[in-house]
Amino acid sequence: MDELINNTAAQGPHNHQACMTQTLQSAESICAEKGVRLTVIRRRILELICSSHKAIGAYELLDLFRLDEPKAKPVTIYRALDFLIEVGLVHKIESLNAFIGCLQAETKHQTAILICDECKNAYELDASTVYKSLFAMSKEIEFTPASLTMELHGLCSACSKTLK
Amino acid sequence: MDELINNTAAQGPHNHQACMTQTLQSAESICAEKGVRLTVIRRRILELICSSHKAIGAYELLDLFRLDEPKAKPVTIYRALDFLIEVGLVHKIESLNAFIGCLQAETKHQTAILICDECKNAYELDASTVYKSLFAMSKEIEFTPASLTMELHGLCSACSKTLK
DNA sequence: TATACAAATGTAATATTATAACATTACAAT
DNA sequence: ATTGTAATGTTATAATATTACATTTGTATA
Repeated sequence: MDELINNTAAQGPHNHQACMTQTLQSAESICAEKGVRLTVIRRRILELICSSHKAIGAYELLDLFRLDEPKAKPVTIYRALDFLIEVGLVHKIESLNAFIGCLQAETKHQTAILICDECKNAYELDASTVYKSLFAMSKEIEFTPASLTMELHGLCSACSKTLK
Repeated sequence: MDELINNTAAQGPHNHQACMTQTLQSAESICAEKGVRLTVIRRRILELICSSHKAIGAYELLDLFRLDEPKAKPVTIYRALDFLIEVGLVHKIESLNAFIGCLQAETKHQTAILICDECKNAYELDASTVYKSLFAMSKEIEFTPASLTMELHGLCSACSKTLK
């Protein structure tokens, strides 16, 4: 079904134009609510990140951004990324040095990122139970947990079928 | 107790000289068993990594290595790291671009890395239950899991007491 | 023990990722 | 209007990592 929007996992076919529109609208309201400014630059960079569900690097993003703003420098991208990450609209994938848009920025979430090593599509999976148990385990050994990075590499449904 | 060796977590005080000796001996036998060569360079770099339980960067490592081998180049470090990681003697901490020695390289393990953001000490926690549950969750949505990166930032016991 | 093959290392250059420092402009509250 | 803060512009450089190719070392076996 081609019209299905599946924000939970961004798996499979969906109306990506609608998906993006919704993500950007949601970003607007989140920023408004938090009293922070989603400037033209920041909005554009979020838009570029969300133009696919593939993890994208800062310099790839710069190349795209430069189609409109040829004089842009790396720091512009990194500043926008810092902002977007801070607000929770974007996640950094540490194991790839790349970035994805967050489709559930409105919900306080504890997620694992699933990364397809074939197509680079990445999406988030709610992992609150896993967070709980890991936080509990760490407290048992007197570690005070603050933040958790969880990145699961593998193959998405589509790619594992293709490669079979 | 100052003589206690705690390989499970490397927490608290322990006889670090003994800890290192044991880790290196264990590395020797693991390499012998696998039929791979723990050369002088590789052994030395492992030794440098294991000289503390703090995460160490490649270029810090290079600086240390150069005390003996002033002409060494970055690629020497990265090659040794690639080898040591491949064999399972070293782990990369993706969220820090830094490396730690593995104290349980003999055991096939599924671990989370706990990183103290204050002192940079990092140690591994067995997280096989968490692996299982996350792998299971991912399979439910037809994702084929391959490898999991889990890095928990926070404060170790000692540092959280100090900062109180 | 010669020799030949693969693995490891040497060497130089460069790619990729990210930040620092300081000047200027835009915004928003008074 | 003015002023203070946040955002952006601009230049430079720091930090992390890899490629490519030459040479050496180790090891199996002819």
